[in-house]
Parts: sequence; structure tokens; C-alpha cells
Amino acid sequence: MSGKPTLRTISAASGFAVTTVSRALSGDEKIAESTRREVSRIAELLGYVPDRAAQRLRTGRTNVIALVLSPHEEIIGFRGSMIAGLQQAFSGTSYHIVMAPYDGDADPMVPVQHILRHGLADGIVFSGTRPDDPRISFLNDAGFPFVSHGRTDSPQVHAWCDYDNDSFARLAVTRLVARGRKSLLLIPPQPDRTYARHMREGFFAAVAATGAEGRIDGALTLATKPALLQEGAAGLVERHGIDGLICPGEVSAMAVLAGLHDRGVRIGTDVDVIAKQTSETFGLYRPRIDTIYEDIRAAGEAMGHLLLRRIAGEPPEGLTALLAPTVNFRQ
Amino acid sequence: MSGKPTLRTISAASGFAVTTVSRALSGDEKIAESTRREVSRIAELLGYVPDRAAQRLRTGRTNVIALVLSPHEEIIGFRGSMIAGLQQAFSGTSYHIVMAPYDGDADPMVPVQHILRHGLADGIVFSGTRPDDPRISFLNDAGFPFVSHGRTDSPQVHAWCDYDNDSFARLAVTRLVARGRKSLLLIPPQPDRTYARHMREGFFAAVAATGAEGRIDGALTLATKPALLQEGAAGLVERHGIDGLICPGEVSAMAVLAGLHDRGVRIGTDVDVIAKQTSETFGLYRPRIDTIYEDIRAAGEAMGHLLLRRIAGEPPEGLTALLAPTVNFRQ
DNA sequence: CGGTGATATTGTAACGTTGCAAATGCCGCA
DNA sequence: TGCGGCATTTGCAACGTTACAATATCACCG
Repeated sequence: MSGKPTLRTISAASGFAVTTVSRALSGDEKIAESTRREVSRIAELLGYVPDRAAQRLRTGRTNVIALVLSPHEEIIGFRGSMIAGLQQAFSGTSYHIVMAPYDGDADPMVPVQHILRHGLADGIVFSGTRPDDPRISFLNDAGFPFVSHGRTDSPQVHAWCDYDNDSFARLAVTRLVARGRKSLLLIPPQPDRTYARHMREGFFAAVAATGAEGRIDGALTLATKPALLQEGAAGLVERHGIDGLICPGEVSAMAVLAGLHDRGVRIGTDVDVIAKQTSETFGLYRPRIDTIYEDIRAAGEAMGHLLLRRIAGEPPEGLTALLAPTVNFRQ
Repeated sequence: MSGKPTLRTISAASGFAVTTVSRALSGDEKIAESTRREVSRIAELLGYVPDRAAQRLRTGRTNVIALVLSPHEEIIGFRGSMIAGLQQAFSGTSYHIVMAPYDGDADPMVPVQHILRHGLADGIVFSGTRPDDPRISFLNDAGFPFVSHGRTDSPQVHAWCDYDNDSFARLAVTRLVARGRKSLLLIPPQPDRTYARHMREGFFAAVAATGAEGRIDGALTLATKPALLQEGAAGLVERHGIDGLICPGEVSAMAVLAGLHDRGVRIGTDVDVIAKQTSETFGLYRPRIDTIYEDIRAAGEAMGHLLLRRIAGEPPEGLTALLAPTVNFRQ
């Protein structure tokens, strides 16, 4: 009589068979309304909670979503915001989020294979998508529900959510040009990611359209080494007369701004810097700069909803979300 | 023949009983070395992976650790760093981290009760510990392994990991006084958390010891409303002649620095600001300020190890870690 | 040569759930 | 009265694992 109540406990207490109790609590199927009420009443009374392990063993469903993030993500609050958004999407469901271990250095296939191999989850959310990301076809072949943060070049249809980095770059260029800047530099985002290409394309398209001069310096690619950016960006400004810089994230922005500051370059006067903003806090940076907001939390929430639909069996066609930039410009 | 290999598959392939196979793969117990090798060989060959759901149902162990964090944590990268540290501690084990849903507003007991009720995990890591935190006695009574980030006033013995905020405040005060500052302000940390008291105590002890003047303004308590801090701190500096400020986190530091900047107060000249630093990136802030580092990732790793020992059955006595501040002062 | 004990292996049962096929009860209609 | 058919309920089996008690094997000793 001690221990947690099980279906058997409720069965004994209510007089109905275990199977009936199970079906009554599951909600659907042919069960008399009176039976359902009585069973529910007793279940509630006894504080019954279904055993996830048993359900999982029997049904094969885990009620778990695996989140695969590289710890090297440039954006500081990325993990936290993404999790918050996913949790928002899963509130009201019985899904929990498990963090798939991934050191970010190894083959990106490793964590994904690990999840499938061990049956850790019913669906996967991953980020850091590459143009030829092998995870897409692997998961598609396995028929495993997933949503990627970022797009690929692959013709394979799949659910994804992405930020419109093309528009981001266009907006940034347009703004800088409107402020009278002529010689623009895009701090290169992570080169092997698809979003980096979108950003570059938008950058050069806008540069061409506005008649400004635009460059990207490959040597500054290592956004994970802020010290390099700090030196390099400031040097370029001096040597090539750059007067407008676009930073693809807060870390690169902080590094660039630090480098300029340390050389006595006046932000907003000698040069303009415009950055992608992903946290509230960055808006407190001084001197104020123009930013364009990317809402990671919203991305997480969108991905959560898309994934739930995939798990429910919806085909991936059209299960996509392209999130628009929000400008945050000074007067 | 299709489907994942199970113990039965290996049993059939090797000729040993299912029980023998299970024990051979589990590692211990009396199994002939030759048997173990043969069974392992076949298991490897067939790509056998034990079914977590079945193990969990049979043993009651989940191989999961629940992480309970408030999304309102002031520190931006807190979630990500904590997760990274925990994952580091769990690498090589079969433990996974599940994020317990917690909106931060509700009763902190809710997520903890949820975890126990649904048997979601073998252990819990939680943060935001209060002096009379009800989770401590609840989990102790339930005999459930846990580690808290932060201490309590309760005499109950439990595993915890904390940052030495007393030392943090003393170091900060000492540094400011050494730079000639006389009238110090501590931006108040979250008032209902134990760490806030430690920080206050260290602050006033050091202020008394150095003969400086120290104050905390309760009106600035709402660290989650950076706008308030921005206005309030700058106002206090002007009205009360504050010349040294201590910020308990990066967000409050950014707010305070923004407020001072906007009023034309010169950082490092008119006033000195010293802040707790929790991310690499913050070191790029300009003008440079003195910071004292708190390593959240290290805290996560320490908590992971402590929790594993608790789960292994070690009594909580002495399972504690007080992490020391690291100063990062300008020359 | 029978008995003892150590060592290694085995069979059975159970964890709590759900899918399936079968059974029960009941009503109306022939 | 008997029977088909519907609505509801039931029992059995199984998911894959491990705990437990029991058995088989063998060497050794009296």
C-alpha cells in the first residue's frame, strides 16, 4: 500500500480493470463518461502520476526534446535564451528539454548520432547549421523529427527557423550610408555557417545598390578570438579609411569598439559602428551605437512549436520560420 | 531480426543466458573473464546499446540530473556557463541534464516538487538560494540528492557550492580605498538571496576596517530594471558625493556605467567603478574598469562533482565548495 | 568415492504501462 | 424468445532490463 500509486492501485480502488483505468486517463477511446469521471476522481485523490519510464518503455516515446548547441556560439546569452523560448513552447505539454553534450569541436554528427543511438529524445533542435550540413540528410533518412536553427543549401525539405541575416546586412549598410559613411567593413561571421553567407550576400548587394565601398577581411574571421578583432579592425580603419563597421554579434562589437577606443578613434564621429544585438543589456553600452535586434528567445519558441508539429506527424513542407530584424537606431 | 539488438539478441548470439549477458556488460559481479570478453565482443559487434527506458523502469534510476534555474538570473551567461560546467563534470558518465521548467516567478518549490513527483531525475542542482530556502529541508526530508548554488542560514547539512561574495566585497572596497576613494556605494544585489547578505557583510566590514564611508541604497535594489539603476546610481553620485561604486554583476555595471556616462561623469577620474565579472566579453568594456571574476562554469563543474558523490551515497557532510574571487585590476 | 564449498551461470519474476483481441452486457428487433 | 450489433470493459502479453534465488559445474579434501 505504500509507494507511489500505479494504475493497479487505482484499478483496485475503483473496481475497474487496469486497462480501463489506463484508457480513461489517456483521454480518448471508447470509455463511458461516468467511468472516466470516477477513475479521474480516484486518480486525483490518490495523487496518481503516470510513470514516465514505463510509458517510455511501452510506447517508445520519451517526452523529451534534445537541444544540441555548441558552447562556442559567439552570442553570449544564446543558450539561455534559446532554452527559455523552447520551454515557453513546451509549457502545457509534457515535453522536457535535455541538453545533449557537445563540446563544439568534434564532428557535429556525434551528438546527433548519440541521441538516436540511445533513443534519448523524440525530436532534436540544433544550431550552427552549415550549407552542406550532414545532419539534415542523416535525420531525414532516419525519419527523425528535428528543426534546425539556420538553413542549408541542400534541396532536402526540413523544418527550420532562421534569422534574416540578409536583411540585417542590408539594413545595416543602408543605415551607415544614410549617415554619410562610404567605406564599409563587415566583420566576418563564422565562415562555415550558412547564415554567414546570407549576411555577406546582403552586405554586398546593399553596398552595390548604394554605391558605397564594402569589404570583408578574412583575417578577422576568428570571432572567437576577440583580441584579434580588437587589433585587426582598428588597424583596418586606419589603413584603409574605413568609416563604417558592421558587427555580426555583441562579442565582435565589444571587441571592435574596444580596439577603436584604445586607439583613440571616436565612435559616432570618426566612424560608425552598427551591431547585431541579442541581449537587453547590450543596449546599455556607451557610447550608444545603432543596433539591429535578433530575438533568440523568439527563435527558440518558434522552433519548439515547429518541432511539436513535426513530432505530431506533420510533413516538413512549409514548417519554416524566417524571423525579421528589428532596428534599434539612435535618433 | 530487425530492430535494435537487445540483451536477448546477444544472449541468442552468444549462447549465454540473458541474465549472464546483463551482468557481463554491467561490469561487476561474478562473471568469468572469458565470458565477459566474449559477451562484450558480440555486444560491440551487434552495436548493442542498453535501453534507458527499460533500465530506468527496472532500477528506478533515471541517469538524469535536473537543473533548476530562474530565467531572471541577473547574470547574462549564467545558464550557458552553468550547463557547460555541469556537462564537463558529467562527461564520461551516463548522466544527462534536463532543464526543469521554471518561470522564476512562482514558488521555488514548484519545480522541485514537480521533479520528485514525476521522478524526472536522480539529483537536482538549483540556484537562487535564500537564507530560509524551503527546498533544502524538503529535499533533505525526501532523502533526495541535491546541490544548491548558494548557502542558507539553516542548520541543515547539505551539499552546496557558493562564490565567496564576502571576499568579493572586501576586495572591492580595499581596492577602491587604495585608489583614494572615500565614499563608497554598493549596488544592492537581489535582497532575498543569501549571497546578498554575504556581500553586504563583507562590504560593511571592509568599510569599517578601512575607515571609508559606505552605503547601500535600497531603492536601487531592482537589478532587473536596469533603467532604475541607470538613473538612481548617477543621482546618488551627484547628491552624496559618492566616488566609488561596486556592482554585483555585469548588468548592474552596464547600467551604472551608462547612467554615469550619460551625465558626463568621468569613469576612473571622477569616480571608480568596480564590478563582478562573469563573462570574458565584459573585459572588453571601455573605459576599462577593475573587475573581480566569478567563474560560473567552474561552479557548475564543482556542483556536478558534488552531486555525483551525493548520488553515489556519500553523506552531505563536507560536500561543499566555496569558490574564491579572482581579481582583474588595471595596473 | 561422497561431501563441501567456491565459482559461474541460469530461470523466473517483476518494474508500470499500453496494444490487441476477446469478452461482456445490453438494447432493440425479428 | 433468440439473436445480431453496438458500446464498453477486460485479460493477456509484451516492451528490455535487473534482482533474487536457485542451479550447475568443478576442484578439493576427508
